[in-house]
Amino acid sequence: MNRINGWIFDVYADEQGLVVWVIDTAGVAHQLRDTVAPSFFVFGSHADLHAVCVMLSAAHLPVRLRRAERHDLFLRRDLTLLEVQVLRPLLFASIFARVRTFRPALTYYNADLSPAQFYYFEKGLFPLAYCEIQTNAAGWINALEVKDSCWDLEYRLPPLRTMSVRLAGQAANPTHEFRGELEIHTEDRVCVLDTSDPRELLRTLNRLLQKYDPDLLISEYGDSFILPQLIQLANRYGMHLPLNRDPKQAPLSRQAYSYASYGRIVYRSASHLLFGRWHIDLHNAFRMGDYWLDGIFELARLTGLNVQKVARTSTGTGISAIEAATAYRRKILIPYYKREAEDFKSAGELILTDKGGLTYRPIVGLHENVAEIDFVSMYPFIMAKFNISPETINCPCCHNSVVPDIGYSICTHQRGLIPESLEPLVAKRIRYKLGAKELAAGPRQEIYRQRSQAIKGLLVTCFGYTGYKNARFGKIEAHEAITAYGRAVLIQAKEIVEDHGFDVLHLLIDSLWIKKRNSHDDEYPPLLAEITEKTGVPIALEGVYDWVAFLPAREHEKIGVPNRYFGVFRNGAIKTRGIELRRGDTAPWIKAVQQQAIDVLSVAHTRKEFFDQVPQVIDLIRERLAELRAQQVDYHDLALTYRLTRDPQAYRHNTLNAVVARQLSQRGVHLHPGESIRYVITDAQARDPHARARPVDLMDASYGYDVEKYAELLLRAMATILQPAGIDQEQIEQKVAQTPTQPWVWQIPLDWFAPVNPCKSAKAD
DNA sequence: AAAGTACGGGG
DNA sequence: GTGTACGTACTTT
Repeated sequence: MNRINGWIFDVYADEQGLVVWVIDTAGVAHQLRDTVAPSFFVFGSHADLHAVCVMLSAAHLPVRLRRAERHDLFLRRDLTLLEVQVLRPLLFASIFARVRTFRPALTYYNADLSPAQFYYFEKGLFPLAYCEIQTNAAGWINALEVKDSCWDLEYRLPPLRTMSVRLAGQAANPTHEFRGELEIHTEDRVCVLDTSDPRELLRTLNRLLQKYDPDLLISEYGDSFILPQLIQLANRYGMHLPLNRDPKQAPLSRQAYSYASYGRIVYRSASHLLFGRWHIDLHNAFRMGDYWLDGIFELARLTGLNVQKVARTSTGTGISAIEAATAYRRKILIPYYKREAEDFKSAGELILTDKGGLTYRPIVGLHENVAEIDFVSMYPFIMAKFNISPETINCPCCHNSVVPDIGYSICTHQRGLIPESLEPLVAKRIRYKLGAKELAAGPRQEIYRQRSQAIKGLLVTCFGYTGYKNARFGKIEAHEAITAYGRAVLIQAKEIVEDHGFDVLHLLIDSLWIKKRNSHDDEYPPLLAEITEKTGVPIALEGVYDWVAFLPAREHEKIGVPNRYFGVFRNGAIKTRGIELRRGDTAPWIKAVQQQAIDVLSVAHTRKEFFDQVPQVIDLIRERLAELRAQQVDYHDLALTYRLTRDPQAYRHNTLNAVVARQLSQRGVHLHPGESIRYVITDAQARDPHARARPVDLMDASYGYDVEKYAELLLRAMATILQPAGIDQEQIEQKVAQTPTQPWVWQIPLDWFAPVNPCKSAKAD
């Protein structure tokens, strides 16, 4: 008998049951065995269920069939169903598929969970859990004790050996390129392998894998390019390539696909998962809040999804898995797919309920001494506090019409599935945030930040998921109730701050920007405490701005645009939203100059000082434009990045994007919706559309860039920044043309607090 | 003028 | 395997 103390590394099904990889405290990987017999459930007429039983028995499949009683959340009652227990976990998906093909119209439950998930549920386990394990001589697990909790802030992780693989000397997507050298990093050295000699390449790689036996293979474009290339080469030359640690398995590849998410198309390249070893592609990892391994490990522990999977899927899948785990624990049926229609609503109700988050247009202009106050995790907090869940909204037992505006009722008898899943997550995130504040800046704090970001991703999608028609536990009425509470809470906060004499300059879903003449920073803590107390939802001070500029719409200088502003806090920190430098489609050089301009303005503490800085910004623009005109700017810094929303041939207009996408297509680069392109504008006015822009990957320094086009883009970005000073693009151009900037009088905008008859102009030196 | 196309958020 | 909705900015036709 063997004892192993270590961390659960990977779990998957194979012919003999389950493979459980454990890494012990010395860093040694153990391939252990166990098994699980998961069940799915079928609901339907007696005759249909009988037919399913007959079919399964006749096929001699390894199943155990029985009658079971389980609760359906949406029907709100216990059902009598057929339980199909699959004795060999590897066959779970195929046996389910067979039944579903046989009787597609029946209702299925617990059918789309993986064997690993069932195993984790049954054993109270999760990925990377620390355990004490006893096995027999053949590696079968006899006893397993979990010595870890996924709710702990402090936990140890296994010592991991890491190897990374990338193509030498380039950051661009290699499907846009056609050759390269392979760079392999291990802990103590870097190998550069020439791809022109595939046999030697494979031999060396083979040796490195054997010698270092990495737990984690980190790649750049390994999913889309490097791993498929290597596997293809190994097949062509009939050579062995031990990418997997489990010698019986071939790497699991998954087709590339495009899907819509966050209102845009995302391209997921093919993925290559390994067995007994993790492969994570830096460029194919889903990282909502810019976290990396520490965030991914936290997600794996919390969601119960394996590391390689959680690294690649959206947080929606993660929150869905957490909800499924809660349901499993409570013996609630987990719907196979969502088929709930919205409850009937009259037209009038639709208008009321469909409003979403509350937004006011900001009061345009440059404002001094503005406080920004934000509700903390507003929607998740509302869901947890007010017990909002698909089964608690308009439940049959309660008629309290408590939801503001829309009058839905919420169950007071039973804790909802979503609140129950959410509450510990909200609490853990707060503990991480508080913990990070107490820690000194350093690696530990960075780990806390990443984990907190990862949980934030779960919380944000949890709200969105309630309104998503295909979510397992989604229900649009729950979504509406959340936003209705959100609006009520925000309005309440607005009234409270106004009672204290503040003006609300801007208001956006869970944030308010407020100011009062001669307000003092000491006023905010009691104000926040009062709002928190009266609304029941915690609110915090994001900061007090020395100045903040709310920008108008381009077409109407008096009409503000939500979430388009820039400002400087008391501590000197700059915050910008919606302006060019925040956008992914702005050239890096334009972003950099806009940032420099804001840096120049950020030394100002008042409106007056802001205006005083304007001539310096003009000087900056003049210098940068001179560099541009002298063709001194590196073309990489002028590259525009765009995400394609359709196939290159499907574009109807000759936009630069379409032109570039087709150029790449002609060069054999197959682009899909959701993939990005990068290009430089070479001659925007050219007759021949193809001469207008050039993909960065097909560019070199011999191609010039379109000076006037980039000058125009720069001036536009600068006009955004100087608009609050009352200066438009034309004035900027005029001033830039004069050297040096001469004393200058222009009409500055009125102060929000200014008397009716203000002085009309100011002089800046 | 109308239609087509893309971005935002988080830090 | 997959969060929605929508306002804004800009280009092409």
